[in-house]
Amino acid sequence: MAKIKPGKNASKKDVIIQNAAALFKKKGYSSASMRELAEALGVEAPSLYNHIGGKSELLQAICFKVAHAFTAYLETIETSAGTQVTLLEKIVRFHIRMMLNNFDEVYVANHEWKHLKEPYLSNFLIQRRGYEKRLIALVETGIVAGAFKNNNPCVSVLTILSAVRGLEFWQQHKKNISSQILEDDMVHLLLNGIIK
Amino acid sequence: MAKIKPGKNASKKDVIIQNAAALFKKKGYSSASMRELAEALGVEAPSLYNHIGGKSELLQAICFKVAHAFTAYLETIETSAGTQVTLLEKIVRFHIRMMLNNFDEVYVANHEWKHLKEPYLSNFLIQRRGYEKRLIALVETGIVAGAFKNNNPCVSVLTILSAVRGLEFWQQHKKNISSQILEDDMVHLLLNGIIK
DNA sequence: GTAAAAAACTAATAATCGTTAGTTTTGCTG
DNA sequence: CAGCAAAACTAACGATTATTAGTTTTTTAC
Repeated sequence: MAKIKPGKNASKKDVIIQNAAALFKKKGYSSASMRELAEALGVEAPSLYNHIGGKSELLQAICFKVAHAFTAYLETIETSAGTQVTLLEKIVRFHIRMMLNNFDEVYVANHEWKHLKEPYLSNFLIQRRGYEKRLIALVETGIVAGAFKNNNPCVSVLTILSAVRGLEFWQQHKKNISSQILEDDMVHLLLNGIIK
Repeated sequence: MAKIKPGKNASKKDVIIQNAAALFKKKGYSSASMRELAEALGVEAPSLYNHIGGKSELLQAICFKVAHAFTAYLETIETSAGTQVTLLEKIVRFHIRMMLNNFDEVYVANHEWKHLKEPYLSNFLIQRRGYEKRLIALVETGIVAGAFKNNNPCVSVLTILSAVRGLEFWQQHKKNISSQILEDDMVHLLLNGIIK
């Protein structure tokens, strides 16, 4: 027994959460069972409860970890120098890399947040809405500064966020196209639609 | 009893499917129960089985109805005249309108197809992949014709499809922005990133 | 080495699920 | 109004679920 091995910088709980993200991505939160998760970890289901509070806690951990990563990066951007164009490009590139490097967790946060329990659900949505608003504010500033076209900034931001989110379809094309080309082409495509 | 009322052009089965789409969208396929669906229709759960074969059949009907709608439209486009720019614009506008007018079903097809059973799952994915390939071919033709920038056509198509798919976030903003502005701005934003 | 703590196990519970069987009611047709 | 089919109902089954209780094993600390 004692099969759950913590990683270098990961506690046993972190290992469980990471496996949960992979499982939730594959089967969806509701269809994923604690028994399956346990099996992936080489353990019986009740053993998990020595380390976590319950299934819903796993989803909370995943969703808020992702939300925090994006919010934290946005804060460093907001307090850094640069034109709105370079700032927006940095954000887009961060989204793309998060999608490629933390696929399981980002995917789950994007698709399964709906199954969060209150008050976590409301909290998550508020945080998400706040993030969007700060991005929209950045685009508005860029429009006033004459850097961006005078499109509706809400449309611009949601289009960009959606396009980046769609990178989930690229797990299958990954073999055909390098990450660098993908990132550059997508940044180019999105920004040329918005830059004046 | 006899509560399930067919609509003008909708059989009783169609009514059930429509309600199922709304429920699957709200709760996800796995979390949605047949008892909930029955309640929404003012009926007990076993009564549903007089009209449908089972829960999975409902998901199949929704997913393939949506897939067929997109494929059918693409066929009319492929056999119609026009520059690649105008053809692509028509397709984008069709996607946007499908998203706005058939939100429940398109949302479910986009999010819950993973729970299709074989062989429907494989069928759906093949159909979807074929649709993407035909769109990519259209963009490639446009590149050769000098109408589109020489970006990777896969990246362009998947970016466009993803951006349009993100319209699901607009159900909440609908009040603030008219459908027409939304459609025009998004088309403008996406095409200007790709048109030479 | 031995005691204590951590973490695994087995067994079981209560709830919910999709679905089936069998019965009763509804609504149409003559 | 009688008869029949469509469609509703009640009751229940078997499977699966997250989780708890209680016990045993493993690891840690001295």
